[in-house]
Amino acid sequence: MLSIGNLAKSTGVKVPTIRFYEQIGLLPAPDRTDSDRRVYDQVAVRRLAFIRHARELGFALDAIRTLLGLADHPERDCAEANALALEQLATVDAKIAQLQALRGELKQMVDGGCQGAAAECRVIETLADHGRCAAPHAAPARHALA
Amino acid sequence: MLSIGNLAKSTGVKVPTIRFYEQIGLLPAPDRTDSDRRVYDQVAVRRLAFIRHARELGFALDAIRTLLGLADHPERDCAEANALALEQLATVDAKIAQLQALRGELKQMVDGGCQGAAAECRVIETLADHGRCAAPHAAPARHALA
DNA sequence: CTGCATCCTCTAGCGACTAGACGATCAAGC
DNA sequence: GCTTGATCGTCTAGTCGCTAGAGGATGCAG
Repeated sequence: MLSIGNLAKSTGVKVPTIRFYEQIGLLPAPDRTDSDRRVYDQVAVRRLAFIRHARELGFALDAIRTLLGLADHPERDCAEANALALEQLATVDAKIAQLQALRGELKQMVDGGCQGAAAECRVIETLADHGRCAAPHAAPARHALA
Repeated sequence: MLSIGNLAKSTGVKVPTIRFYEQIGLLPAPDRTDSDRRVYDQVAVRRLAFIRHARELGFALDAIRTLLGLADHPERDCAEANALALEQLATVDAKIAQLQALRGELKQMVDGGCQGAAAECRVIETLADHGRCAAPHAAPARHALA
């Protein structure tokens, strides 16, 4: 039996995040002590570890909800889990490709060098004039970059 | 002289996004017609193209604000622009490395195959048991994935 | 018994938009 | 001149996955 703080420690998920997961229904509301504190068992630890691992792999919370549903009902068909994983793989692949294209242009920009006044700054020039780009690049997907 | 819709068409930036950029001070408030419609000139087109290009390269709006400031004052030192570009390159590199590690584990998971019941689903098993991971992986940076 | 860590709930904020409601205005066709 | 539909205006609220902070109650160690 663990307090929320100890659950946090043993899973590496922060306390407010655990409460947030409970709020959105990813984690079931746990039992409480007389003084209203949450008390967790080992089942909760496993469930939260599952969530954390899936998040590390980049699954969206909605996808995780589905995966948890499947994990909870082992008699169901796992085709959906497979589909989600494949989709996630495709997303990651696309993002890597995107970022590599980006990296190429950034590198070129930085390598152009730039000393002294901004008037002759290669970085600023490059940004101002998309026509100079070696290759066309689309906008990265939303949230693909910090 | 362009309406906001035509500015949007000629830069590829959506109308609400243009208004948003004006609201946060990235674009100056343009002149208006008698009926309060925004009117843009070629300077606005160039400025918005600059912003769009920088966004495509993954620069944050705050960084873009700085870059625009430098572009507006060509007599200033461009060291800051260079630093921002280098920082951005490092960020992209880190993200690529992160995603490739992720991809590896996802691939392994998907290749494990998975037919029939969720009870024997390799995807779900893998998620449930982090200990099986070939390599350790940290959580991706916030917003690194959709 | 006195601190201080931890817990509780609640609201608001982040980045970079996007969506929708609601009303005014414009341009084109009849 | 009139109608119709696209475009424009403002405003608020929603997205995602948390994170931060206020303000108060409880638990535990010295």
